[in-house]
Amino acid sequence: MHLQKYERIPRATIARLAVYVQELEVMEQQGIKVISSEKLAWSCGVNPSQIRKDLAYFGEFGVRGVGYYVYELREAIKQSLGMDRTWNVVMVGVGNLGRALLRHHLLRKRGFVIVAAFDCDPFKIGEEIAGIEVQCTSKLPQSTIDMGVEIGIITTPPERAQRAANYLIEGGIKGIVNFAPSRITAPENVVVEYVDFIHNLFSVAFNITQHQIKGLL
Amino acid sequence: MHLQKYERIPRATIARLAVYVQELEVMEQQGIKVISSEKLAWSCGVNPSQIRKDLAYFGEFGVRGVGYYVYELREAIKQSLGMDRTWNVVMVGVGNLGRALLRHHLLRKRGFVIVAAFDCDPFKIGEEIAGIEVQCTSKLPQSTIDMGVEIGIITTPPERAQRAANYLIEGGIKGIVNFAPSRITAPENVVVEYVDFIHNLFSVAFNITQHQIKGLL
DNA sequence: TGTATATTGTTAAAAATTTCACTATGCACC
DNA sequence: GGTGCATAGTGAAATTTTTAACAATATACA
Repeated sequence: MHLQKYERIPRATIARLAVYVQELEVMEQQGIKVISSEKLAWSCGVNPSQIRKDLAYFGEFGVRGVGYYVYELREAIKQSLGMDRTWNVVMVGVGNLGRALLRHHLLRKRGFVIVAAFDCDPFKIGEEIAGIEVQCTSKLPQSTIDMGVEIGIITTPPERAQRAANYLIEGGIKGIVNFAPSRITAPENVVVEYVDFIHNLFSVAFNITQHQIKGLL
Repeated sequence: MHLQKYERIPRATIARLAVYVQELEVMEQQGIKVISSEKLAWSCGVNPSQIRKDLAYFGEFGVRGVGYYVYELREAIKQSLGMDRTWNVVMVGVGNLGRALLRHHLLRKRGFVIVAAFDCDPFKIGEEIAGIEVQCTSKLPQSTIDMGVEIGIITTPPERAQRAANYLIEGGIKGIVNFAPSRITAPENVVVEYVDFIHNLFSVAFNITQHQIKGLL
């Protein structure tokens, strides 16, 4: 029997679990009912043990000798990750990226509902994007408190990211996803996550170079 | 003296080095000429030893008893990472996210020049975004070969990501950054990197929940 | 020129993560 | 019901990554 463990769960595990859900959904659409850790691992590009280990943090979801029931596993992971609820999100900074995210229906599909957007540019205030009216950033703290928002997305230019974060913190936000390429400081009880896809481009660029060097040896 | 090592460099190191560059640039703008690993670590949110270790993969860039010269270090890292050159990039899939990336001037600033954009939607073909005309995807392989493109960005819907990847591979691309939430398969010699910021939102959501659970105990 | 101080580069230890190997168990078929 | 096969769960081993500790060395100043 599985006992609830209070081990710290690796961040990488969380990221992988989200990938598993993604691939399980594809399989479900293809009508696949049962999947083994080996096959799932193959399509997620990881090791089968890794999958079993990752799942073991949360419980026992499979049937020995059989595999995992696709639907059940997907639901179990979603529940474990808190993917089975919706989260109210606000956005600070309505530039190109912000607009794209506001229009990104996958966010809502995944349970992240952007309930308000803020910008300090008077030309942008009042503009409506994907059904959301851009408001003045000064209104942010009160709004987030009123609407019970838990997550803030920062899509400002880097030099304004900290200020955006301060507003969010003042508004009692619990977590921040910062798309601006700059570090921010926040109190211990606020979860901060950084997203910078330029890093991924560098990673690819670097690996291309390495590949070529290795090829020469 | 530093001997060139042919150790495998952790992916995490590469990501951190990009962050160091980012923070060093901020410091340079503030007129800071010399920085210690401790202070840089503080502003990057990492451990000082980590910084020294990361740098040690590439050489010796500091002065004992003094620290690192900001400008020199930045340049050294950029060179080590291949950030000192430009890379020609093509994009497949011109949706919301694609458009945002096309207009994202930070990409160009960082040396990633989007030289062409492709989509299979006839309504999008011919449209011009940020000075780039959207072309039919069927033209992709020949174009990338002709233009010597090395990196491809996939911003299609997930179900079309593999097809996009196939075109890119056919076009002799060396690396792919896949923004679509689906795994793709590519030959060994093609570097693939996945970007999915929804994972980051999940990570924040999960950590918020965990925080709250921990708070209750 | 010597000494104190600061801080890097580097080696060793610790911690975290991944992979392996094996045990347990469920199902299908005889 | 028993036997063989497939595959999950799990503890241990291997590997990787991070952190700590310290030796080397540059600067400042007596």
